[in-house]
Amino acid sequence: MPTKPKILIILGPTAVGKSDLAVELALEFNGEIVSADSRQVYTGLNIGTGKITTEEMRGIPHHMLDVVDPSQRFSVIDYVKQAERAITDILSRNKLPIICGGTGFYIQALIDGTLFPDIGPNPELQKELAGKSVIELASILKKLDPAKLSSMNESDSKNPRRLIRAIEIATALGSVPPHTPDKHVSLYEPLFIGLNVEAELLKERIRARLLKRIDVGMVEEIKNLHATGLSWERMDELGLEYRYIARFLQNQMNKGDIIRVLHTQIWHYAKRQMTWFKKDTRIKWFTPDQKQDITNAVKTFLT
RNA sequence: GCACGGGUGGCAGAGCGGUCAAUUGCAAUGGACUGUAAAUCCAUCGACCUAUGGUCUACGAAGGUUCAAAUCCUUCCCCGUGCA
Repeated sequence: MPTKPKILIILGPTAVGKSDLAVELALEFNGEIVSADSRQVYTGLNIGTGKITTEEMRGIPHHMLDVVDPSQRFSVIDYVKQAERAITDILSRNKLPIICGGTGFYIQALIDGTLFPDIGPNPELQKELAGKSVIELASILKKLDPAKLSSMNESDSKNPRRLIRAIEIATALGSVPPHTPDKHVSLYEPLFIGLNVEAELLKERIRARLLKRIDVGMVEEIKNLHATGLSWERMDELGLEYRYIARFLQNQMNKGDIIRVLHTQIWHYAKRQMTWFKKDTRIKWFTPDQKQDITNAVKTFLT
């Protein structure tokens, strides 16, 4: 049985300093970086997503950045497909793939080889279901696949988006296939390195980074994106800086509120990221000042 | 000084005699997540308890009316606006 290739994963909440660490490790261990960020895949979303600059890359190749136009929809499936291709390519050159990012869902799907039902979005059906209440959606799903509905937890069964997706799959397949973790095909041997700092410090970092982004022209970036055709609606979907600055540019929000609101929204996001990561016991957690410990952990892992 | 309007839980802001520990939004805290994931959604949110119920403390302060007050009356304190 061939051994699985080793792969390094750097994850953690937004603004902890993952990118820097990834570059340093890449330099030290002959690696290349594969981003795992659901917003950095889009071209033109630079300042607002905190995308690494060419200079900051220090010569290390980065993959999964700028792979789609922001007007297009991108999904986990797209991500996994393309990221796998990048990883194969990196491995073929005998380099270490380093996954770096904060989108837990993408990382999990990629590393654990989650199998998704091969059912794409059904725009007509989505349109038809769009205005329906949670109650209505639930009863539609109940007719199609009662088992699925009763297996959904309190939160999902009240979540229109999840309900619609289930209906979408059930409409195509007759029912929604249950999750079968044992069917997952993990292609790699992963080392998960989690980077985090204490809450108050993370809040400070988020604020400082936000102010800096505004300073270097984030509002301009967003203005230009709209000028070149990216709709306000799409920006709203993109979330955080794109959502709230778009609202500001549409005069739905005061300048004075923007920092305050965005700061707490980004903080909420960081917390959501952490509730995702907390569940994964494979992650070894470090603070950014534990560089030496991290290096040692990677060394051990690679030998 | 006079005349109005107002003082409600961390904030904003409903309620205007009983069903009010007090609608709602925000914040806070915890959580969910298998093709939108920076998205979307859920729960808790005065204190204490022998906890699908009970006790206590709460709606600027102090009194009063009432079986019953955040809700009515009186006085006081504070804030906003108008007239002096």
